[in-house]
Amino acid sequence: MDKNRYSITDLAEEFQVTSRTIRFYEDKGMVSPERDGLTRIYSRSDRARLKLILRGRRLGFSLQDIKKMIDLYDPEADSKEQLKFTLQKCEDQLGKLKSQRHDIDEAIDELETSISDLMTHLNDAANDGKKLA
DNA sequence: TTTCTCACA
DNA sequence: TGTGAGAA
Repeated sequence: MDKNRYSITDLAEEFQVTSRTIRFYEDKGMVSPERDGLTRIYSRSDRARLKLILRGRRLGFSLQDIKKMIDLYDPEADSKEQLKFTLQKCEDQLGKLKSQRHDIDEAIDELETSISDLMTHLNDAANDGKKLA
């Protein structure tokens, strides 16, 4: 326990993603594990980065944006600028999600109205049938 | 088991 | 933003 070395399958299992996905993120330059020959060896900080990537993904950020945000972890990064960038992206994303929620609420209202109207018409049609019989 | 690469949605 | 398959 308390090891600083993780295999790709360790992390894949822990975070419920496929090893393909982890290599995909590496391809995008979002994680850069050590190598033992060809085999990837992930450290605690690689693991932390992966965790941040996945959190960003849950929040709906693009991989490109996530990459810029977590480059906070790089030494010598201009952390004030990075924090500003992250803050701005969070505000943008919050706005997008709220806007989407608004659209969804409107769609739900319309559907409920439609369903209610349709049921009324169905009942009317049924009653007309009884009168004519 | 893990890797790489190419194709594909 | 990922996945599948083939080959090593």
